[in-house]
Amino acid sequence: MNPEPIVTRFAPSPTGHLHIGGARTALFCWAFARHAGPNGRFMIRIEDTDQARSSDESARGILEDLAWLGITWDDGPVLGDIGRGSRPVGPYFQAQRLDIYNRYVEHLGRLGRAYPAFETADELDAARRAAAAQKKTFKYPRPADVRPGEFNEARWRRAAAGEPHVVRFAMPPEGIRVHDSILGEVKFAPGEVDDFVIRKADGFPTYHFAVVIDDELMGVTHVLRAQEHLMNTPRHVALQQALTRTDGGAPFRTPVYAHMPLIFNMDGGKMSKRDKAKAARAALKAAMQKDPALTPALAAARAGLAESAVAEFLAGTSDAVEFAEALAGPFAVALPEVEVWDYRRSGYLPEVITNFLALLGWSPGMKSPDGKDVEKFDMEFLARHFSLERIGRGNAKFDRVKLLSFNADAIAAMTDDRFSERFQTWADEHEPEFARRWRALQAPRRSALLRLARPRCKTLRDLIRVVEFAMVADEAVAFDPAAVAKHLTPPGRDALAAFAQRLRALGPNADAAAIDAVVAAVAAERNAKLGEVAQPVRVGITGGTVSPPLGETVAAIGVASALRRIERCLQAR
RNA sequence: GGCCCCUUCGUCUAGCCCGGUCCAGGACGCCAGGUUCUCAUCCUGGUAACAGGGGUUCAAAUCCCCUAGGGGUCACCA
Repeated sequence: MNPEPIVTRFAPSPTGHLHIGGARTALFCWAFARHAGPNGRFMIRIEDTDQARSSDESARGILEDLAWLGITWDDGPVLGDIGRGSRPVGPYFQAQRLDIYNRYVEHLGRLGRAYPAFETADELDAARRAAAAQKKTFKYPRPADVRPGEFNEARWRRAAAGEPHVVRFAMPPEGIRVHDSILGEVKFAPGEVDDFVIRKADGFPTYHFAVVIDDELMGVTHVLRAQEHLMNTPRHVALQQALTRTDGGAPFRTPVYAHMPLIFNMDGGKMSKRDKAKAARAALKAAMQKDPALTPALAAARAGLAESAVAEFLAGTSDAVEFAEALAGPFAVALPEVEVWDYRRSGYLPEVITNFLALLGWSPGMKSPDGKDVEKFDMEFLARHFSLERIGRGNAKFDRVKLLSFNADAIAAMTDDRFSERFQTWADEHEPEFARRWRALQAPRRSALLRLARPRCKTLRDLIRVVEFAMVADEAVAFDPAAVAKHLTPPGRDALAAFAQRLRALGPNADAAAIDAVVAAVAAERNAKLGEVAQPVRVGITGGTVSPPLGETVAAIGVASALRRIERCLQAR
């Protein structure tokens, strides 16, 4: 006898990128199915019943992000080599399943559990506003001629005649109990839920209807979703209790529900795209404050935007993400990441994202031999140990600083070769211009840079900043005026010249240790601290005060190159 | 506002179901010190919580009740 199959699903609506919270939902659905081994299946369904907002492009983007995270699906849309071997329960785009939904709408109509309603959206709006004015909650009043259990011929005839209408479900008179694996039993009193719409005027099903039909027909056994869906669940359960299958008459089953806690920003607000606008606005305002010459018009020109757009953006009447993105580059604003794509672009590793996400609302509850909590693990570990019982009930705040620390740890734990591969793959996708120059470097030089950059990288993107000094031409090094003023004082210049002289004597292939010895020797002969030599040299070679240890820095660009830079620096003044 | 859910360090959490081993453990952060030519890494130490109030009990973070606070949701969006 085969054990009961376990089927979970992630059902995004393709109206944008994959949100980081959605990724967690998908991850938990995936982990639960994988935990069941060969018995478990994880499915993707695209909920594109909102005609106005859905797009194939965003469906594709979401699937790509899931694949990037390592969340693979057994059933669902095919993307490259992912998602083959589907069971015959598709199609997986709801827009392609309209005939199925219509069959069930008619079915419910005949049972007297669904009826056409003819109020216009405007009428309902007005009724809602009136209710709000009296501080009452609007509930759709069931029309007097509607009697649950009786087919309403008059209404269906009007509908068939082409009169614009929606179809509503007649809620049962009794209350609804929802059994939730995380929250326990949740009760909803009779009359709490009104007769909701199951088919819109455009002929598309609503979310509530499509989800219930599809989950049944696709054999979904466990529904893991965010807690914001909890209040929808009585509708779904009522629908399940009213429906029987048209292929054989079996009653619909109610899946196991598990409503997961929500994820918020550190400030307690929702993680939303608007955060990007807020960050960009704050940064721009700060920049204008610091530099009175910076006008909205100037900022607009620098960002390639219309002046009016920038004005609106600054005034807060527009939160357009495109504006935030356009401003981020020229004004060096780090926009907060809220979608998986943002984290990808910022240089986070997928296995770190999933590890961190798994810790938001779940924990393995295990100690390692040294008594510390187990909190670093891979997807295989997650799949092996995941369970609904260990999902918490309280909401979590997303601490980007901790994520960054995890990412840095993962980079530190890699081999140099692996780091190199991961960086190149990332750069090819996100910084192709840099990637081209990086590949053009000679292999030994590249690996030298990689080695010294790695402990200084928390993200893959960080590498670009750390090795910047080595990527500019000798004659293009920009000397930071503040650094020059501080370190290229007369004694500093003198030390720099002395260093150059000894460096030249070392020959072109000197290694880091030999170069460090030169720094020490120059310091010793003038009775100076190491820093009094090292910093002027650092400025002369990199243009700034920050770089990896001098020996390695010089070795990474080569002695000849270092000498040219020093010479140019000394001549400049 | 109605309904529903939640509540351990600043943050993520362990412990709670099966009361004593918890003057509450780990991680990130923060602080201090060490290593050090800058930056980063690294090492050592420290900081900091059972929301409040009532019960029950020899004993409560753990069980019960109340209060407060936070969140979700009230669409022809999903």
